[in-house]
Amino acid sequence: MILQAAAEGPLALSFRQSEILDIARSEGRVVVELLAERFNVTLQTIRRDLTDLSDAGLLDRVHGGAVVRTGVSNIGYEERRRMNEGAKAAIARACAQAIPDNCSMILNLGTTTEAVARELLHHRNITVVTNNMNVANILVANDSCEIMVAGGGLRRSDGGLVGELTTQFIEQFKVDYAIIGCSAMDRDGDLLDFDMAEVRVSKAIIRQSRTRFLVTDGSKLDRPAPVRLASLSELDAVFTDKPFPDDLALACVGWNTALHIATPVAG
Amino acid sequence: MILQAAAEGPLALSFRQSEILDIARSEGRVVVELLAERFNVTLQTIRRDLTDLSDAGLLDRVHGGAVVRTGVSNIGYEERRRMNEGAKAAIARACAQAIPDNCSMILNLGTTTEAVARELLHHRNITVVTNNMNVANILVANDSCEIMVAGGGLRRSDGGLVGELTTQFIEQFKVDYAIIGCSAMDRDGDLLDFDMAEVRVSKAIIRQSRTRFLVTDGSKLDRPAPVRLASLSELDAVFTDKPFPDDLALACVGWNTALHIATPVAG
DNA sequence: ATGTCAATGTATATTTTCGTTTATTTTCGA
DNA sequence: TCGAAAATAAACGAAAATATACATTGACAT
Repeated sequence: MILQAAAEGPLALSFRQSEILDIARSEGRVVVELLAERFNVTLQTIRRDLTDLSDAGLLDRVHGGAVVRTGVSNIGYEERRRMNEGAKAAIARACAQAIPDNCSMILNLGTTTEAVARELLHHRNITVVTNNMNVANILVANDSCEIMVAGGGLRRSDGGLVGELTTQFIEQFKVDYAIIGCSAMDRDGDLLDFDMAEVRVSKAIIRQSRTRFLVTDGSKLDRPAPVRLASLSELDAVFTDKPFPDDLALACVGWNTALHIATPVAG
Repeated sequence: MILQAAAEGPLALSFRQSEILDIARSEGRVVVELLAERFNVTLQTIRRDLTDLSDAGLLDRVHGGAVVRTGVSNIGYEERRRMNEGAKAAIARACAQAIPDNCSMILNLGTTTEAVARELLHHRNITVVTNNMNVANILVANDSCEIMVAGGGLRRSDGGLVGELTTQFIEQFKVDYAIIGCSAMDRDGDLLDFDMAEVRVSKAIIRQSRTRFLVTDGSKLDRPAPVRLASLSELDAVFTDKPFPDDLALACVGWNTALHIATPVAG
């Protein structure tokens, strides 16, 4: 899901320009002089970059620098996407390795499931059902993957499709694997999320699949979120980057929930 | 929505090219010089690879390297979109002007309906249902627009969602306006298309709406296409860029189908 | 063998980028 | 309102990156 301003324009940004955009999004604003210093180029070059980005509708130019355009973009999502990138890729790789060719699966919302989608680009003959527009966009690059997009209301913040209709749509499938992400997890092994409508969809996804995988990074543990999605006991395997606390790991053994710790590799 | 180049043949990537693609996808970007070093070939060879990948719509070329494509479209699709761009924008503008704020509508597939979506960016408090991923991507920029994406199988060539499930999804709505595009139209005023599954969806869209608009440019007239979608007689208005032939125009009067001819303006 | 064709290297022409210099505009204090 | 300093825009040239043209190589079918 590309959440870009309406303006048309070739958004072939140079390396430096897209990095400037990243900085702007994480800091809220950028200063010409600091950027020039950081990239070791002249002030003019930075000014040209900022002018281009502003023309492309990605930044708003101000005297001395630029600020992120108010309104359209979703900083929260971008930030979340970048968080823990290496760990997410490792988790995703481990999960994708557990999934064979020639099968069907459902992926739900979350940046970690998007990372899984990227790792599924070379799987052959798979069917992927998803309520995540970004997952669909990623998997378009895999010719050997049939993509079913779940219908529903589009949530701007993250390209998610949620609501009653989405749930109904999911209920028409029965797939081999569910690949689930969640916003938070507590010590009892309960998966938590923020949005009730989204949780209803995720619950349906779990119901409609034979094998259930959770992908989550360590930062989710012990974070609060109001809506309970499921329990680890209902799942077949968890892919994460940091070992669970002993009591939870032990509980997983009791639940027969496999625990896979993936470690990011350099390169 | 990233779309594969379907038209230009089964683009066969070399071993090296697909590896470059992998690197680009996992790193976000590639640098000509580093690739040349890694593969032990000259800079020119890498440049040729990147050009090929860019032509195939898989990467975006930038000075010094390439980045993963972030845009909403691929080459073949882009080309089609540019076709008749001025006329389409004019048609779309006329259509959008006929649509008030505070209403609901369904948009189907086609580049002309996407143009309409662009013209709807400043409408307030509207609900748009669509089976066109590109329409959804465009309207994300309008905060005052609720977007419902119809579920279904994703067609790579144009980001269309089609199939039985899509039809079912559409049938759960009843909206004020249908905005329909079609691939071809014959002299009798029959709207035609190529894909049966797509036509079933479009028929449902017409059924589930109170007022029906067709948006089409003059090039569609007298072109052949196998599947009949509807007749002009079922519609309330047509927005196009060239006057209809006299007999068809007269027939429209009989059917009480309003005919709006939009002329592109400079600027 | 040998002619064809695609892939790659090499040489040259073209384009893009970016620093420098010189206007022009904006900001801000008096 | 004015003027000075800062920021920006515009113009140009050198260097880097790229595209084009052509030669070479090697695989492969005949």
